[in-house]
Amino acid sequence: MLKDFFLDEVETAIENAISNNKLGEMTNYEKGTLSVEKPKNAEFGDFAINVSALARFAKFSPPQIANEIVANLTTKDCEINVIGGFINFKVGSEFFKSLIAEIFTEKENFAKPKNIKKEKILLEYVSANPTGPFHIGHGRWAAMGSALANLLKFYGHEVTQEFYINDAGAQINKLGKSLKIRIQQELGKTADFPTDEVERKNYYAGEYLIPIAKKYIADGYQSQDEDILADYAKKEMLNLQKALLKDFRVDFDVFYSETDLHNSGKVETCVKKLQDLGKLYEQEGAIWFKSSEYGDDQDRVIKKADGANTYLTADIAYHLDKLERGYDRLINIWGADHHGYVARVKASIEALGYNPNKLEVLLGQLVNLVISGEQVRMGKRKNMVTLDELIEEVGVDATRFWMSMRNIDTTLDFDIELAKTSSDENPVFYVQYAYARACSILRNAVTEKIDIETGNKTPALISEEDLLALSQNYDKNILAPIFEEEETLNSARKLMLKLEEYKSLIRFSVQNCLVYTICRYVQELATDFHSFYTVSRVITSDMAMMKARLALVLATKTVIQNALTLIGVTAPEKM
RNA sequence: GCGUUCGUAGCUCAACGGAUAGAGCGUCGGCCUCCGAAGCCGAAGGUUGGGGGUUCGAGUCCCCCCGAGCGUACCA
Repeated sequence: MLKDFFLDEVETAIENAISNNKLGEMTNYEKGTLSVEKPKNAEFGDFAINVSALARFAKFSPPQIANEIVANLTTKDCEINVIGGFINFKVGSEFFKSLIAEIFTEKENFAKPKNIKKEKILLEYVSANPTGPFHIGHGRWAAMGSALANLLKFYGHEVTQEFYINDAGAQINKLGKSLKIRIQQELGKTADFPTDEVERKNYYAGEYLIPIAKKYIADGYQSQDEDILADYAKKEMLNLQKALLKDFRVDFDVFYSETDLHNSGKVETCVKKLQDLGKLYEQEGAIWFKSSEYGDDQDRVIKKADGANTYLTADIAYHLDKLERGYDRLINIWGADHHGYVARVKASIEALGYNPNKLEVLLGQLVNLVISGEQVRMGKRKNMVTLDELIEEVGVDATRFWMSMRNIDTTLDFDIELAKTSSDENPVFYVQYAYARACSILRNAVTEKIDIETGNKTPALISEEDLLALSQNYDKNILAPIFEEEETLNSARKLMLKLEEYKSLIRFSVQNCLVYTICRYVQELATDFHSFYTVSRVITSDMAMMKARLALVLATKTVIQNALTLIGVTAPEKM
């Protein structure tokens, strides 16, 4: 990518200048102190490198250093200027011609790096209890997690998407008890949840169990045994969750059951392992894990006084199992309400002899629903909106985009009304509109015109074959007219630079496990395309110019589509 | 109390330790006989919660306050 290219050029020039003894002392200089950025003012250039950081090595002033480096630069097809300590580069037309060629050749693989060290990554997210429907917070993890998986895979990594089913423990008893009441109600018997608030907390009183109760009866089951009911309910809930995930374009490779983990004996094996390593001790009838030896605030109970394992115990065993399955990296997306667990799980990983840095936990802040301009805090039962209700209301595209568009460590305000509007207030529609507009231009270019009043037909300005050939047999010189028209050149350059930026965007996003950056990018790309469109008439009798601009439209269409695919949003040809 | 994530324009958010802190929405003002005006262009709008410090340079790093969310179980 161009960023790397200019950095290489400058670093080479620095080495040359040093060997010619033109850069002062430079005694402790090491490569890697410089970076490429975007000039604050576009008139300065397209890329900038600030060499001020070299001042302390060279003992020269930044402008002197910059000028000395420029004197040693051999970069072609490029305007270079120095302002203060900044070396600015303005890219020439050949770079752009090659860029469009690259997009046409690579298509959906544009920006995929060629030689990376492939990592085996386990990405765990959502991991909900099978005791109720997903709430909107789960939607955030689902959207972000699947987008991150798409991104890491695109980059060339091997990614397993895993859902840990929390189907063990006291909550499951609650589920069985609750279903029993619903079934009895369906059978016309008098049964209801306790009215006492404290008592009621031992039940799931939500109406979502009613259809499951109906189905249980319709399936011809008789048993009122709470364990059997619990088992039935959790299977049904899980199926509902799986169906919703599919509709939401979230594709898990593995659903890992906590119950299976227990039944397989892996939990006990793990406890024994910790025991053998001397990481456990007994106190007040419980077994404790010395997690404080590994950075945790305090030790944690592994086995309660009643002999039962804690939730943490299973989680430790689960992460050990992940490690034993041979992954290079474990990435978890957890809600911020679980952040206290990070230190303990990492402590367990270290205690078991693995590198705790193999586990990266992305802590996500929660989601607030905004209805009529008012924040409705998640978790307040009466106002809880389920994910399927939200999707039904605003659609998959808008939900996925909104859930992905903010940095994971800021609480997300999900404004339902805004997400529903088809206007400029809604970034999803703004981006999709740009895509549809590009498609429309391409359609019009190959469609004959009929004058409604006279009935006269005007043939299409370009044949479908010729349009196809633009990208399939791309000739660099097709782009030339773009650079010959002063008044539209700026918007076209801006658009092409944004297309080029996709490469550094992908790398940056992968390195930092970010997804919102893609949402931002695709909005910016849409903006640059709209601007280009406004000043540049694409379909025109000037055949050379039309082909040049059509090539840009085609390239833009490709990149918008690629970016939207990563975040799981559709790119509609018409709206 | 302790831990943790935050505090940036009226609102929602950006900004690898680097140039005059940027976008979108909202507000105000322009642009359609022509490819989708669901669009474009422009303007106003800021002491980056406050105070110290480190640095050639701090919204960013460190310390102290103030404010908010989330944790702080032998629950899951």
